[in-house]
Amino acid sequence: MKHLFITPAARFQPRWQAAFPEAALRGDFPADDGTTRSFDVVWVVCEASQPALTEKEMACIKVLSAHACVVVLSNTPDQDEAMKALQAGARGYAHALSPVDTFRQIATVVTNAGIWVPANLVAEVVGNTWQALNGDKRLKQAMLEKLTERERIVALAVVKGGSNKHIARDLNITERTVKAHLTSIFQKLEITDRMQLVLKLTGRTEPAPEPVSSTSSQR
Amino acid sequence: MKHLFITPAARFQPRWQAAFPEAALRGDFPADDGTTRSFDVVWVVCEASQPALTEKEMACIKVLSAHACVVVLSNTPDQDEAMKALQAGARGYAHALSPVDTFRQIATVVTNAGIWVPANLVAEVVGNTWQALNGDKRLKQAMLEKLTERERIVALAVVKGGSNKHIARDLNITERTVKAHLTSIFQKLEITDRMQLVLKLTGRTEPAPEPVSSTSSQR
DNA sequence: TTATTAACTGTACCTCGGTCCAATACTTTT
DNA sequence: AAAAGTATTGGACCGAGGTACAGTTAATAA
Repeated sequence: MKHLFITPAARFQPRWQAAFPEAALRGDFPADDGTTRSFDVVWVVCEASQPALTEKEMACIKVLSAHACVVVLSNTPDQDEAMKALQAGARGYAHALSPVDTFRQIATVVTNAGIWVPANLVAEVVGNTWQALNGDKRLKQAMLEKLTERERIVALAVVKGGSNKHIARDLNITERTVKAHLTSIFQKLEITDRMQLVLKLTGRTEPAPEPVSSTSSQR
Repeated sequence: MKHLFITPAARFQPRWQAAFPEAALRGDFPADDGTTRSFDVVWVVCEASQPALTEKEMACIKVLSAHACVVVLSNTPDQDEAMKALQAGARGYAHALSPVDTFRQIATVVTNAGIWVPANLVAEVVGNTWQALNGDKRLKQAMLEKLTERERIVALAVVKGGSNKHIARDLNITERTVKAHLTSIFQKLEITDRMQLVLKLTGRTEPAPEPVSSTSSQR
């Protein structure tokens, strides 16, 4: 099992030396020249660039991930960066100062086709995104099902930003009829105007900066 | 390492017997009576209930995950179900008919604090959600940065569904001033009315049912 | 000092959205 | 046959949203 660490500045006595004494070390991202092909796990250390991972770093990770398991280590871990790392193809994301045992665990996990992410981040990421994507979707669906076929069409047209006049043209009916449908829609959904309609159906009840109470957390 | 399999109908000769000959077996979800406390890994087999995981199943998984690593096995794996499983607290999600080696891999991963999800699902899930959450977030940010401080406040108030009058009261200015800010906002963002504002800032340009071309995929 | 910009306000005017008063035609349920 | 729901339309009415034209203050850059 061959390990490679990529870190721009190995200032402090790194812990991974203890975990993988035989690991190779590089100070810069390698070109795609095949010099990294022989490694099984590539550890990439992020030096706290302000906007998390840069485009360039993500591109490098993508290349590396084609031939090895990439694990991103960060000094300032956060959900955003974790998502980026995984999206770029990394199979793991952890704190750069994790204990030695954790490093070995991570190696085991990623080389066995697993994903390693701190448990608290998983809860947040999955919780947030699932709610955002599917939780609202259900509510929307439920609301649309209260409407008649015609009303549904009108409602969706409104949500896309159409004016009454525009919708009338599209459906080959008078503006008056569109208004009638809307009045009915507002009644059924217990709202007062089209504004509330789009807010309800686009699901943005709140910007929700609340981080969601994470469940477990080890490491 | 003690394993427990929960499956409503063990019709076919299950593969996990080969993987873990000493594993225990149950036909139903256990009550929270402590009978499952001694197990390290609990494998839950989903029998293709139509709307993926049910609320009840998710609740059971949540309870189990407090004391053991839960892995959900599905006969019809999909992204939606995977998200639900992880959200409920499962640490793994895989095909019920995975090869024996994979079962052992998964056990290794989850007992080492890893998450196991089929690679192709990871790409889709992470790709989708990251784009949905942060791709738009950037655009929004970019747009808001075009505005002055005051305009930003007004814009966000509008997005929350506030009327001009309401916003005026909140900010202790006249309705006329709110209108002035809005006129400026519309100009800068090249839109015509508040409707387009909320559509732009809530990001829902399209429902985007495109599944995103998944990257790698092993196993 | 002058020019510029952000923030703020006033009056008038027009359009759009939404409601209240109807009414007609068609389909399905009772 | 009667009742109820859906889809359609008309006219009148009013408030909210938006624009055009016009103006004051304060801070900041030139």
